[in-house]
Amino acid sequence: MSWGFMRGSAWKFLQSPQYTRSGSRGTFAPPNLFYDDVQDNVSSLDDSASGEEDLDSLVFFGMMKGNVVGLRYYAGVVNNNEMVALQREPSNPYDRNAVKVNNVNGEQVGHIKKELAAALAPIMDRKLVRMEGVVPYGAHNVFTMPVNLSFWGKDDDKKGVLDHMKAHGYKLDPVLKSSGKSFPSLDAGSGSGASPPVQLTVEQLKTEFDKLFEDLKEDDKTQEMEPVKGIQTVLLPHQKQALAWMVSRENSTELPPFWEQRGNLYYNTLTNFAEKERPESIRGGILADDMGLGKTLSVIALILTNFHDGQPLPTGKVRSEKQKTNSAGKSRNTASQGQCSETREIGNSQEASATVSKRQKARKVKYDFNDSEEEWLPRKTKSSPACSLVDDDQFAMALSGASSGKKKKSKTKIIDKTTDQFEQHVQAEVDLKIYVYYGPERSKDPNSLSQQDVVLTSYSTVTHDYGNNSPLHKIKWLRVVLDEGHTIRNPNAKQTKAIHSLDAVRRWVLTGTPIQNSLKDLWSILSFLKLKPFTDREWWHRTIQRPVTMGDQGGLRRLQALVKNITLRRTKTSKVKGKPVLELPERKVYIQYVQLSTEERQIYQSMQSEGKAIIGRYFNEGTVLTHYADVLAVLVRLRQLCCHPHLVSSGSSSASLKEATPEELREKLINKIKLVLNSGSDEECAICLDSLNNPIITRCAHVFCKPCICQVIHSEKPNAKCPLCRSEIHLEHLLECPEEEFDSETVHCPNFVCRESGFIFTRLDGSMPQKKRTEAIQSFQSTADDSPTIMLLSLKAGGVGLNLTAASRVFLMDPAWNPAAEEQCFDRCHRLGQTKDVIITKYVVKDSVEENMLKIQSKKRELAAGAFGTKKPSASEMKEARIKEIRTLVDL
DNA sequence: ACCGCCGGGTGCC
DNA sequence: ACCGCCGGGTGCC
Repeated sequence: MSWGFMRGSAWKFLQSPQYTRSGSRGTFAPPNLFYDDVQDNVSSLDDSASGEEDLDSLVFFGMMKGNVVGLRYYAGVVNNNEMVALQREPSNPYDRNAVKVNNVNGEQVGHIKKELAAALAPIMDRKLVRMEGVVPYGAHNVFTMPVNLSFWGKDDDKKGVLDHMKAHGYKLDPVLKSSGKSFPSLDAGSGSGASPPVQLTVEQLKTEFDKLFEDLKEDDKTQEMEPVKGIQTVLLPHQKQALAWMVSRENSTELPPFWEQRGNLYYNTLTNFAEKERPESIRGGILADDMGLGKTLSVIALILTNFHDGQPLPTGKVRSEKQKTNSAGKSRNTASQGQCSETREIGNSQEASATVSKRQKARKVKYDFNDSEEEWLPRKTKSSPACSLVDDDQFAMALSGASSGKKKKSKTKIIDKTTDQFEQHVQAEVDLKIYVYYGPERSKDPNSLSQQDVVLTSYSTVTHDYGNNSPLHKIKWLRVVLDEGHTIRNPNAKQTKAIHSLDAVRRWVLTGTPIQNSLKDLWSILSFLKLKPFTDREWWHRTIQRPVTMGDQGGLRRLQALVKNITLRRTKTSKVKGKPVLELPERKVYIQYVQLSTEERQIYQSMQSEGKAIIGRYFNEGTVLTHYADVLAVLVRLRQLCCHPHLVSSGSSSASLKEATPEELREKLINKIKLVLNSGSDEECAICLDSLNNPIITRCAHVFCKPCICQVIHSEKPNAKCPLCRSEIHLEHLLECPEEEFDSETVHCPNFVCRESGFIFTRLDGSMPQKKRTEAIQSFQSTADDSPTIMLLSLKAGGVGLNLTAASRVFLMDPAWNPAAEEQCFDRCHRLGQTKDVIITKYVVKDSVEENMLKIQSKKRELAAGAFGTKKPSASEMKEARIKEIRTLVDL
């Protein structure tokens, strides 16, 4: 049944003003079944996810005492010192100023007394104030109870709000009476008593943040567990730990963090909320291991080992002698870590009894089911559970703006990558039923889907289907795993809802970067995990986020306790039993300075002084940013010069182009675009600053993304000019590179010493279709004799998952703006499966824009290290930083 | 609510 | 009495 859907709609119904209107005095009795069901859904995600004001920047206005009235008419109860939420109810038929008071579960407790409500309504409606309440005593009164109200808002609005309240005869007390600090013993189980109200400095806070995920004492997470035999890859110790931890979490019956039993009630120690029903255990969490530590493998092991009810997936006959090693696939290297020698049988005792006689050949089940497949059914449990691995769309995002056909291919590719992992790690004899729920042909039949063991899909598919009779939202999943879960940290409301409303008890988030920008990232994840009461952003904010950002040590301790409870994270440098998680070979980065030849230097100098003059003029006029495209053009040309003078079209060459016949011109331009595309450097489009997407060349011989330049022409018409050289451009003069012309295999690469020297090489860049990319990677990683020994790789090509361990030497021909992009690129070969020391050489042209880029890189590194916890830079600060960067780059 | 408030009943001492 | 006082009805917004 469509349980998830009904939950959602039931909530909407309760929220609607009509309901309240019909529920006149004494008759307000929501159907208990639904009401209970919506309890953990009270986080009206619509409100919280869709552009709500920035809660971080709120300041304290003051406090006052108010009264909650009408208690008799509502079912919501509170305890003394319990937090309550205030919510405007403009549609109340008796008073359009009405302000509802709800308990932590979202159940209405009463209303704010009307005189005060009349004062609050206008400022609440105009979002000048955010109201929070705590009932200090009298929680069990019959008719009315007191409430301590605190007022929060933007600093700019403070005076207005105070004046407004004064005009209504209410004076706010400016002293914050530590409702946020006086939590009793909070860290569930730590018993260390109340924390002294010690304020942390911004610096201390930052340090604590940095350590938050790195410094988890993993004493309780060192237990190892062997996966079932069906996993043919030998797990590394840290993966066995992950497995043990995840299994124990899934089978846990512990109370969730910050909940404790008191008598026959369950108390939340953060909000002082209590209820009879035991809050659901958190049967999942965050696997936040660093990239490359094998999160997906750990989860696959989990799925098979702890499939359902603490039992492994019933498997067919499995082999045990021949083991794959834990190298990352078809690497030409033999596996590292000396695991090849480990041939002892793995598996656990439970597994044997769970073996099932039926063997199935088919590993991937297609869209329709036939009678013979009905035979598989008896194996399934009653609830017909399945597992969904929601994959990310990063590839698609990297290609945004590409034709839809291209996009689709790449997304499927991402899912295929996960499918590949299953194939790689799970024995072929295991009749694991995997279904890829993706594309127009996907089965909309929940029954056939729920007969799968694993369903793979993408975030966008989940979102697209949501509310559209989606089978994904009808199935009660065995577990839902969000791969690269951080990609939904800043989602739109629909995506959040669609993903959060997937129905599963076991809920996992895989991410290498659990917190990237702020604590909000974490909230999004916690909300997905359905950790009460954090599904509602208000409670997260009041109990954790605000105390922490205000420097409250108790808040930080709670945060630490929480993270420790639900997260497992190891970095590449973490140690297991005194040994590093990954004993990767060394990685050395060298910078090789390059001198330009006299001739090149001459060209460079003239172009540099020309560029400096232009940019210098913009500086004087204060119009650097309005001419940003021109500035970038200068920089791009300087960078191109550092690579090779051929890359730059000088003014003279475009002059000569003019004299050519149209046919000659066309040929020259095609040659030129081929040169750019095949140069091996990651050519950027000067408009979007990203890799070239659907590249075209202008008559003035500049290459841009087609959509980018078309937009420029459109917006500047009828006199559009080339963003790089300001010569006239016309839509009908744009030339595309003929498809067959950038067939990579036979490309002549003018930049490298490689073809002439007889090297076999391949290439990978953003302009290549997905199929070519896969071929390139496969041929490169292959151990065959004629396999290429060199890959020309563009900095931005491919996803983070790309495995190029066949390479142990990296030559970076031109530096990237963003050091993280370089690092990521290096990590593609310096990862699990690499056996040799990796030597990286960054070529940097002496006395050039490239050298200055290094300076910017180190600044960016510092910034990235300190970005967390501090406020995000404002637009003007960003501009300021940009301008500074430009100054550094051109030595002005 | 063991209150406040409302409005009808009532009206010397 | 266009008041005061009494006591019953009543009760969020």
